[in-house]
Amino acid sequence: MFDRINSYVYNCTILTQEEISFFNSLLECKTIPKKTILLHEGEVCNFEAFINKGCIRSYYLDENGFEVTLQFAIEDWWVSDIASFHEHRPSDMFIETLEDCELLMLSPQTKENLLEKVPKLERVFRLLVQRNLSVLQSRLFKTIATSAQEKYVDFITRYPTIPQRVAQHYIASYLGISPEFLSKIRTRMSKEH
Amino acid sequence: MFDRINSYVYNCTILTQEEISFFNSLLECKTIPKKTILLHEGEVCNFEAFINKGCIRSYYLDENGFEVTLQFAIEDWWVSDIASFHEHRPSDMFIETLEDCELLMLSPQTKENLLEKVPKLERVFRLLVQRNLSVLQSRLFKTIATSAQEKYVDFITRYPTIPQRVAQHYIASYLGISPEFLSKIRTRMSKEH
DNA sequence: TAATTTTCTTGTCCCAGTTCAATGGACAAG
DNA sequence: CTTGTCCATTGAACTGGGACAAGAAAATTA
Repeated sequence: MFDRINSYVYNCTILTQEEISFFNSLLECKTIPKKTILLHEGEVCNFEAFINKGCIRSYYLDENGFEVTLQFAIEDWWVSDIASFHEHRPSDMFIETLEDCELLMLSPQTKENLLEKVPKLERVFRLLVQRNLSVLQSRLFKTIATSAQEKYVDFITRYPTIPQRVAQHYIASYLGISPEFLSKIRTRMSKEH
Repeated sequence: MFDRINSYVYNCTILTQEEISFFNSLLECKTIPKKTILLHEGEVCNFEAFINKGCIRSYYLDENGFEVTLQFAIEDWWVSDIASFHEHRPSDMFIETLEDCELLMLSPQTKENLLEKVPKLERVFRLLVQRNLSVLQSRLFKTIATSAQEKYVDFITRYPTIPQRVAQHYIASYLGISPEFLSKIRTRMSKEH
């Protein structure tokens, strides 16, 4: 149950056996069916969820119903709207399961409690946010500076298991292109080889 | 000298007089002429700089020499490559002064020392990264989902003082459009009113 | 002040990517 | 087995924004 998350934490900091047990005891494990919306735009996000099993995406929706996928998350990833979670502000994104999921969840109060008792975990969460930031920076750069095909190749190289798990139009919405055009890119690429 | 930064910190947490003095004593104040590159791609970023006076931009450069401006920063903002700074990794961005600047700078060792002695400042820096993340998320969304004109209007609304201080082609490179097209948008908008 | 460099504008042409169909699978439900 | 729903594909017509070139204006420098 806690193997994945404990080995994740172990990569960032080293805890004693008691600290690990305490940490694990605060996590709430939830099983959630696919196509469930975990967070609606306008709600305050009250969880940080570690994915033990399953696949989730977060996305924005503009006034015309156009979706932009911010992130896909699979096993060993965290999902949350960090700003909403920490500042108790209404979120402007949606978070939705794409597969049946098993999640380990942390509420704001529990997290505060946890960090107070086990300050070494500060580092884990700081690294998490920093990596998020740095991934997002390079993604913004690529979104602006490269062609749709380059972005697609970059995506399947960086996240090779995701395309097998999620519908293609979600990937298009992650790349910022229309589903039709992604389809054209794919046929073009398969002809080239 | 320390008025700006102290009032910045005061918005996030409250320090004692001694803590403030200690904090200030660790900051290295530097005066830097305009058009100076503070960080080159490939270097490890060894500073977090608070801008007391002046204007700075950070940007990426692709293999064809195409620039994407990641951020403009003016008084009361911090500038750094956070990932490079914390993980001592070579950076993939440039940071450059656009005006003569007065900066308060922190090195990685000093920051560590500081956070150890004044843990309350953890909060200040965590909020900084979180806000960065959340601004970047909404920028990515707009980059993908809105037209060049909308992005421009959004930019001048959100950062009304920046256009008066930086060259227009830098703004184009922030918006992810060509300088010529930005110029066309501007003439189009001025004709409309 | 003039000279030089940098930045901004304007016009023309062009292409990557969109929009809007129409078609055909794959799957689930009755 | 059939019907409906959701997706991926394909094609035709269209458009936002890019590339290039040439000139005007502004900012630096001498």
